[in-house]
Amino acid sequence: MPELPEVETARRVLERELSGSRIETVDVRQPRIVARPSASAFGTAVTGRTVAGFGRRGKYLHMHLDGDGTVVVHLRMTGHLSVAEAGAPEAPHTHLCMAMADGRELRFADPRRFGRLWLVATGDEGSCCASGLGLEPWDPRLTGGFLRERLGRSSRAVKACLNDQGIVAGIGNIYSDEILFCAGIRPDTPGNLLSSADFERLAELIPERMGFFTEMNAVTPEEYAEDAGRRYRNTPYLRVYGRAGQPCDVCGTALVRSVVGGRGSVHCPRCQPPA
DNA sequence: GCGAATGTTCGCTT
DNA sequence: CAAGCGAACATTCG
Repeated sequence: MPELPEVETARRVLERELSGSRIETVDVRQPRIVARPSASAFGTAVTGRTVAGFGRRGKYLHMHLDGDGTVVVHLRMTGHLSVAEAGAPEAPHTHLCMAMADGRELRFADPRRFGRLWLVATGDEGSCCASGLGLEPWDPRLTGGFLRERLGRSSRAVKACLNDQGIVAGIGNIYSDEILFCAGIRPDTPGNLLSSADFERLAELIPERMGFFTEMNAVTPEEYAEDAGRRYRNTPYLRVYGRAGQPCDVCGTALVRSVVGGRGSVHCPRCQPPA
């Protein structure tokens, strides 16, 4: 489900709902979703702690605890987090529940069980990503020159580069297609065939599109709770992702699906011409 | 029944 | 040796 905009939506809701709450019990029903430490050590260490606040880096959500310690959550493909009254109906595939002192629960559910949680020392959140995280989309260091340096000497497809969390953190398969559509660049274009103007355009569009989809997905805690964080409100604004075969909303040409970097991709053959 | 799905990591090849 | 690619993970949905 989630790329940076959807993780940011969850972060904002949880910040409002759970900051200052005390965690009374931790119930890990599917031990393998806790990556570090062991599920039992995780439960013991988190029990009794107070939630200090929520942060985010790329697609990783950080739940800061009082004193030292951060619970890091990655939702991968199908994970979702929600807050509910204890005893309220549970989403299928709920793998972890934290009961708060006020009678509510923080729940983590994930049908495919790809999502993971870690408990790390505060400041050590980066250790959850093996290959390291690149710049946030709004980092002032994200310039055309930066992208030329990181993409311009490689024959790797530009879409695979945008999805590389070690270059820019938080872009995934939906938003790389959206960014490249607005940039007029075909997803399979090798980085070393892009022009300086292409890199400048991408450097502007990455923060612009990620910000746009973040704000279009914004919800109240009540709206978020209606579907346990599973429904995204920004999907009506997608211009290419999931729309293969439909007309391009700029030129009317049928959008084309292909596979780039091992991922399904959609582009407009006219607005995004071959390099 | 088959194919594809919002992500990451690992292992093998080039 | 670094970069890049496909497979694996597990389940649902169209």
